[in-house]
Amino acid sequence: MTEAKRPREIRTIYDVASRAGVSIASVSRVLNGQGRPRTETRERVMRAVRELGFVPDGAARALSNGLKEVVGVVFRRVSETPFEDEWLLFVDVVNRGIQVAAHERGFDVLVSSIGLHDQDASPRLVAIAGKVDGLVVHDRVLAAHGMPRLAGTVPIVTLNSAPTPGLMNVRCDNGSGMRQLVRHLVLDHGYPSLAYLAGAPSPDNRARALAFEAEAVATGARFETGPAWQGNFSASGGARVIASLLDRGGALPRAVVCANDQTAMGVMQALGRRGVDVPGDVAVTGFDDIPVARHLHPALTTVRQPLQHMGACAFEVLHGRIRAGRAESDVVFPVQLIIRESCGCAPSSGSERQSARPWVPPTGPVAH
Amino acid sequence: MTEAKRPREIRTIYDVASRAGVSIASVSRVLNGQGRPRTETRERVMRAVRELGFVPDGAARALSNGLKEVVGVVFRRVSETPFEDEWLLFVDVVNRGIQVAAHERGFDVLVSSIGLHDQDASPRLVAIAGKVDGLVVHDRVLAAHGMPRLAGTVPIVTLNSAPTPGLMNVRCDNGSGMRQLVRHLVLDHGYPSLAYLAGAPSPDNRARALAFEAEAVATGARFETGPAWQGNFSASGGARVIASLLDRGGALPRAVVCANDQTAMGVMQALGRRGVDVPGDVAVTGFDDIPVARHLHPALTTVRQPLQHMGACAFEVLHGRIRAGRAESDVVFPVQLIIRESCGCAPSSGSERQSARPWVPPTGPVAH
DNA sequence: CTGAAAGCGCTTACAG
DNA sequence: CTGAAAGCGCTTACAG
Repeated sequence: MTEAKRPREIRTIYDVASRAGVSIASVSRVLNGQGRPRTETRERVMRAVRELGFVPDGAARALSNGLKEVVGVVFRRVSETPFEDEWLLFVDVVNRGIQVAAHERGFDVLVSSIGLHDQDASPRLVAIAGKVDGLVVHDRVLAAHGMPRLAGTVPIVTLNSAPTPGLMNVRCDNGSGMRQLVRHLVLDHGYPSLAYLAGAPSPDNRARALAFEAEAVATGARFETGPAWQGNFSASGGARVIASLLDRGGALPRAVVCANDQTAMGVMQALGRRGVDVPGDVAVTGFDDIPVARHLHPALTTVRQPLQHMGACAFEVLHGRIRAGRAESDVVFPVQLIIRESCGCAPSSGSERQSARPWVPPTGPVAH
Repeated sequence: MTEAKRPREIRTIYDVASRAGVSIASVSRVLNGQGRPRTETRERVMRAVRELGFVPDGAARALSNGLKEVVGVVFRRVSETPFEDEWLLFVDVVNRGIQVAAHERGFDVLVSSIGLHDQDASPRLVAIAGKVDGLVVHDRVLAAHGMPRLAGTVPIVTLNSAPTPGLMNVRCDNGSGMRQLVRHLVLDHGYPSLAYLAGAPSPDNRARALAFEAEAVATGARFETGPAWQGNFSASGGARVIASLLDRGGALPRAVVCANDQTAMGVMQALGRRGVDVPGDVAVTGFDDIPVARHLHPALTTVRQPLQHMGACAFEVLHGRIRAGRAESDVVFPVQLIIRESCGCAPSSGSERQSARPWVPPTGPVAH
């Protein structure tokens, strides 16, 4: 019943050519800036293009050029209802970085997510592979051993995966961030006991757990880890750990080091509900510095990853591979300790920016 | 230096066909489930596909089928640094809805954002148009008068735009939400004075502003609007309005009704910094119910839009148009008042879910 | 500078 | 059930 006035018909390069009175080759050259078409030719073509509202078909261009100018980004959803969990933010910020970098090179981004409970992401990945020139695959999409096979089909860059021979990976320096955090809690604040509230099994979690233990040992602090402290990177996971610990009448450590910011959010909420003061009774820290971290009460002390830069870098690495077959293998970004209030430091008077150490432009990622 | 073992070569349907000893037509039929290939044929093809790691080229399929199975989603970035503003969330949740719905129909989603200061989004839209079967265009990407021209080139569904003849649009019932909110503040709480802190010029903002005024008049409350109350949908915009008002020594109304949740976040922070108690001195409300709203202190009273459903609906409308040429024109989703604490209501004891009215499955959007 | 023609990798009538 | 062939809409040597 509702009908656009100008019925949308499929305009092709042939329509443009005949309207302009030239060959399709000339139309193509004008549109792509190849060769040196005469001014008159150019103008006639442009006019016809304008009058017809011609948009070249991307599929045909891709088939002819062998380049789609599209990369895929795949990540795993952490909950099926976005209102339940904002872990999303992490991925979204990274993806924004990918998109901006991609646009600068004329690429677009196909974004696809794998359901929380989808066992095998391969079919989806394969389906997408046909529509793109390359793939950025986030953490926890596919088991590590599934990657090489796929990488034989389409160029792939992984994000926050374990470095694998033959695969390209972009990640942050988890170890350094965690060490700074533990030293701040133990040496600056003098807290005698810590716990690491783990995230879901993943390379990031493993690296953070390892660094936590090593630095706790090095600083001489008592520390707890293990099944009782197993979260899943979500707020509700963190809250659950605290709740069941208190239900069992367990004693809390002086500081809870969370695997990520989302977990810390849940922990702070659970502690608050039980009347435990943060940071007076128990200090809490996160990891990532997602945008909401500064808005929590108390504001969250955490480790900032340059998420947007990491996304942009992942695209650039992929692009290098697509265009030139280049293949760097492992890019590591520096992180920055962001001291706010949840560790026990005093609230800053001015903006949070000034209370934290000034942002130091990354010395540049390190390729191994 | 790093090289995948199996060098990634371009495998085509011809490679599969010759390896399986059949024609390319048979390969295609097996892969697409057309016709009734003999079991043996099917097995030989599948084996060859597996052995070669064959992935059909999407561009070639699209060209042949006249269907890319890709839709584009375009939105405008609100800040260039995601750490500065989380308005992103709004768009991201909607986009998630689009993606999930798209996957169910075998479509993928090309996500693209327009820079904060990009004057004319048309070139980008045109560029994307060639790579997709249709477009979902968020609010504030393109001036309303620019849409029809584009819609002659590619099927388009707009989100939260003003309904335009010949264009398809999906939005929420801003008027109803705002009226419920104002009635709650004036009739339930008895607040005598309100202000509407506006968002950037847009159909959503206009609809909310209009309903605010109308309902304030109807309930007999004093109210303020105008240039002094002009925000921009961002937290910093909301904070700026409050700061300059207080700097001028202006009196605050009893309740500040914000154009969206982000604005409310900024307002609450600015008020807190000046020692104004929310909701004791001034009540604050939002609009949207983005995920973070429940984590604010006090928890934000707001109007929930079914963002994910709206995204899914936008896709479905678009899909209908792509497949069948169907064209509904304007879909309106119901909204739900979410009463938390920032309006002055008592904090709930249990989970927020129970304090708010139970979620009523939408009676279904209304098409006009 | 310009045009005729081949070719990109698929799908699908059309014969057999 | 299967294969040969046309055709989808572009780009780009290759001649002219």
